[in-house]
Amino acid sequence: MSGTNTSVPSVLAHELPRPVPLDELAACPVTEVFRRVGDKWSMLLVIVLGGRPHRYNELHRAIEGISQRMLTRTLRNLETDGLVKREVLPTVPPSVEYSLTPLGFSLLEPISGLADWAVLHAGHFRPA
Amino acid sequence: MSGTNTSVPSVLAHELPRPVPLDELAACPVTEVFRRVGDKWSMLLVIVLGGRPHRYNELHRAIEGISQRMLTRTLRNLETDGLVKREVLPTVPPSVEYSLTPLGFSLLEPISGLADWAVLHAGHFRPA
DNA sequence: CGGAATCCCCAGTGATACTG
DNA sequence: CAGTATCACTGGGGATTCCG
Repeated sequence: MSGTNTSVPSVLAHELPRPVPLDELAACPVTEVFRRVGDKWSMLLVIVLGGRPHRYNELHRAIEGISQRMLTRTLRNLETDGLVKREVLPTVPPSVEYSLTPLGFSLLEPISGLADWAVLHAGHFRPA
Repeated sequence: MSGTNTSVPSVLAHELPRPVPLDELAACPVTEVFRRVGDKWSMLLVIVLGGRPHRYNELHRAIEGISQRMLTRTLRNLETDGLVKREVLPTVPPSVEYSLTPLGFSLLEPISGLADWAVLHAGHFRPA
């Protein structure tokens, strides 16, 4: 696997000597990750959960624009990908708490970078 | 505008004292940015252009999975958002060169962070 | 409270063909 | 070479309803 496509890491190190076997780009980890957390809500959810663990309806309220369906779906995806931990607390009215896993927290950092950029250049963007 | 929602910057500074006026989250710059460059190709394009300026077909070949339609569309979007500069060179067969603007380069950094993360944890992810 | 199930729509995306 | 134009599809995503 040393000769296939494991040398993609330097994607951003502006290193494109040759055409780059494109089948590799398709399987490129970057593309992969974007396909997983690049949707409308995932990153936002990670950011919110990065603050503190939240319960279901708490998240629903915190993000507001999101539908129950999408909230659940996104949470499940993130959970499947090992980014979010779902914990059912055996209280009388069942309460569920969602929190970031270590992996989730590690993702929080780069995402934060992006979020910071977003906040910083929010104005410079397109007026319309 | 000092009292409305310009104080969102600390999204990731785990600062959620109160419910957070959610209408603000909807208009949250982070969400905005994700809506713009969070699609399937934008970030990838930024990464590639971050290496060097590319011509149209060069990009088409570099990414491969992308269709002409999407390549053009995405480039136009990025151009509109001021992230990419389109330069027509008056050569006999017309050649067009795409490059990142300063704003585009500034975005490249946080994206790189994400890409690095992607490469790093590509394995830890969900196999299926 | 914390979901699952269902229905439905349309924006994002691809394939193909054509053009200056 | 660097696109534009059409058509068609899929699945992302919302609204609503039902369940333990």
